[in-house]
Amino acid sequence: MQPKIRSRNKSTPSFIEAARRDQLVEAAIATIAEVGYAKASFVRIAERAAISPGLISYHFSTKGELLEQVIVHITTTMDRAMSARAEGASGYVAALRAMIEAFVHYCAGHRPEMLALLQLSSNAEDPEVAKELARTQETGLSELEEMFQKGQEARAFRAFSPRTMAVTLMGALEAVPRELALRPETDVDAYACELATAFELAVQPLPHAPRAKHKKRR
Amino acid sequence: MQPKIRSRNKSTPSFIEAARRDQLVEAAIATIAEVGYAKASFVRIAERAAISPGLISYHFSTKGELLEQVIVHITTTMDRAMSARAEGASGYVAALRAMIEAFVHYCAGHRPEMLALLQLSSNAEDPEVAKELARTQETGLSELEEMFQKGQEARAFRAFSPRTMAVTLMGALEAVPRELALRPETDVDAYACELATAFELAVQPLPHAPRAKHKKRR
Amino acid sequence: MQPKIRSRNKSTPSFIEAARRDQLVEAAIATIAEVGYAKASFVRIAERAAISPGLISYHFSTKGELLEQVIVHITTTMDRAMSARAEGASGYVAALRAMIEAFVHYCAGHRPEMLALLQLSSNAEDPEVAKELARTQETGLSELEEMFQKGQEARAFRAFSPRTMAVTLMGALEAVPRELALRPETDVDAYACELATAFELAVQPLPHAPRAKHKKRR
Amino acid sequence: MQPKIRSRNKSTPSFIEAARRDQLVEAAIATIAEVGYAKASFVRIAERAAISPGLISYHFSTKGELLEQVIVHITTTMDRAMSARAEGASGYVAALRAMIEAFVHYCAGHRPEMLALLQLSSNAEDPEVAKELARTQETGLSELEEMFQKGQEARAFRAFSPRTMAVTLMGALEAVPRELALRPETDVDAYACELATAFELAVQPLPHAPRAKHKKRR
DNA sequence: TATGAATGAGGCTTCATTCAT
DNA sequence: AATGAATGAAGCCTCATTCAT
Repeated sequence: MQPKIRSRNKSTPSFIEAARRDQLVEAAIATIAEVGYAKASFVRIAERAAISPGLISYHFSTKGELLEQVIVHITTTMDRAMSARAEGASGYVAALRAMIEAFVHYCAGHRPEMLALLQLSSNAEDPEVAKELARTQETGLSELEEMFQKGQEARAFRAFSPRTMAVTLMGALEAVPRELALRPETDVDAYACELATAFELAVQPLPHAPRAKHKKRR
Repeated sequence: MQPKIRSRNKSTPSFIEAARRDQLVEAAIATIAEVGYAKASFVRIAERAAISPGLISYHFSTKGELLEQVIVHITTTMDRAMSARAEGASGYVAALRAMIEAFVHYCAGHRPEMLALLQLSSNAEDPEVAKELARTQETGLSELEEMFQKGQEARAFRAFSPRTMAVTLMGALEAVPRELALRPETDVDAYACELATAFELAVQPLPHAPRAKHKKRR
Repeated sequence: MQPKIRSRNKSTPSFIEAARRDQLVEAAIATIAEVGYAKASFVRIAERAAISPGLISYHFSTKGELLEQVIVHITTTMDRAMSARAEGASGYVAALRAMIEAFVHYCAGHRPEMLALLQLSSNAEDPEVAKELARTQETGLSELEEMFQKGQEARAFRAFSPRTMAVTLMGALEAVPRELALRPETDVDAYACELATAFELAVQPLPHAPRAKHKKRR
Repeated sequence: MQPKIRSRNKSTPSFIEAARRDQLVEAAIATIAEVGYAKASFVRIAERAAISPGLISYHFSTKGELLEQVIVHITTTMDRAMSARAEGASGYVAALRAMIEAFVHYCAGHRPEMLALLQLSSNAEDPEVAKELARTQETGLSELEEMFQKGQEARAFRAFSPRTMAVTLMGALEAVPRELALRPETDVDAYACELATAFELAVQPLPHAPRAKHKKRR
């Protein structure tokens, strides 16, 4: 254990350092996706990376840090891909559809990453994982919430609790990798389109009579 | 280890035996809900039940069997409660709403159970857990799928892939316990109503112009 | 735990007491023979006897005591059967043959007992087992030794070390149950006759030139 | 646990690895010989080797594998020594004598090994031990059987069942380590000679009158 | 006498992490 | 930077034995 005080007091991580960390993060992702969180031990991750287990501890002070980086890596990569894809959508409804479809296609194209992320989501006993995960999820939820709210202000969406809808959409999105893992032959385009349509309908302004069974709303 | 070959040849477990098993299942649920699956060791579960760890092995031949019973206990109890609540719904739309609201309220009233179930859902490395879980989940999905399909045949729902919608609803439902755990002060009635409304809208027959189906792309 | 001070200070073990002890000894024999010494736990023995595990501790102060009784039971029974069979043999050679054949036939007729005894012979880590076993074996060896020596004095046998021959015969006899277990279809009569013949030849006085490669003898 | 997938992909175990494995095998032998199979736990073996118990699992994936190696080690070493000694024997009778004497002397020179092997022979509940042991024992028996049969064809031995004689000799040989353990002061040369003589006489062709074969009885 | 639930020690194994090289 | 042997804690499970009933 030395990092943090980078190799020979350079503050910039050496190239090899960065490369190793990436390699290890990727090995961790592949391992978790394949054998599950519980069996993703240092030894197994190291085997896949074709290095020794000790080296993981050299580059990451703790297993929690490695897993944290796994989450960061996956979410960062995903965010980048998603924004690229969802860029030029005009209008809130189109943006929502674009986002959903982009996500589904991303899942289809990055199954191991998404499976690993899923595993980690439910195994947040490690404090560092939990923290990073909470941040990530809260960020994601907030963005959705904000999008819904703005859409409502622009009268593109009907009245509903942005938070509730955000949580619901999040849940529906998290079901995607699982379903793709369970039924790999799923028609991805169709799935994406159906999912987007469902939420489009769920948020669309109502024809005339605004339904309002329930009053208390936050 | 003694049971499995139940005491002598009585097939009826003694009263105390049944009580202990229940107690242990409940202790396991509470422990998993509180500290997470990975840290729910026999020692911790036994501590909560105020018995010695060895006693768990006495009543359950394997950790997998205990966890299996946990799942059975939770899903059985939930199914009973849900059917009781969703009884008198007339029509597919009403039934859908009733089911969703019943689920949300059930989650609110049984937070530890639902959290534990959630944990187990994603930690299925144990074969017995995996088996029981697969059964449960596939049953749940199938029921939803069937409900959607029948609703479509009755023209109560628009045309969509029953499987996709089932998976989506399942995902949205699984998000409920998480949200309730994250924000315990959530207005449950409102949440239930909003969620039901969202899916009601998502499945409702379209006014006239049937929305563009899905153009194969890629 | 009470025995030793027999039930209600009678010094004679009650009838039921004796019956239970016998039953338990027999259950222990059958269990050891079937699943092996290492897996012959109280629970398994009790299962076979259709009683509760606690009852074993009630009748035998310790597992060692039970095993000791197992040995006593087996060897006693065997000795009785053997002497009955080997009675009217006239002459040392005939007596040797009778003894060997009787033993082989006894093994064939009491396979579980002999297997259990064999198991115990090699698992003498328990002090009580070890003691009883040592006594039994030393007794057996001494008897053989004495028989050989007397036969030599009567010029019925050639000169050899009685101890060595006794040990050798003992070893050959112990191989019998193992072979019968391994090849249950073995022709027992043939085996008995062959074995007896081998030792008959090994001890017979030599024609004329007594071979004597080695001098030091004790 | 790490090996099994040997370090990276080197198929050659490192020097230190091999040394440790040898050391552990030897510690296991000594421990079994001293306290018996049942009490030869990892903790005790590790104590003798002055390492931590976990390290045994690091070098041997399972206790069964360690014990298997113990058997392999002992039998290999013994076979080597025996063949070296029994080389230049001319004729079947001489070969038999040489083999028996070589065995006795080997036992005398390697008491712990032979005691350990004896212990393992009768405690074959572990599947890996059982497999290795069955192979070893069946091999040994077959070799003896073959030797006897060829000797009979060459008229060097009288007519008898090769299998029975092989089993008998095996039993007599297995008694050797036990006797040496029980009476360490035994005159080994004398024991070896006596044992060899006994079997020499048991297999020798009969003068003229072929002894009565075996009359079916029962 | 008998039951069988309960305990507590001990067994094997896995693992993150350390450290000499 | 890297290795991989080594440790120590923790996990699950089995068992002889005890004890309230």
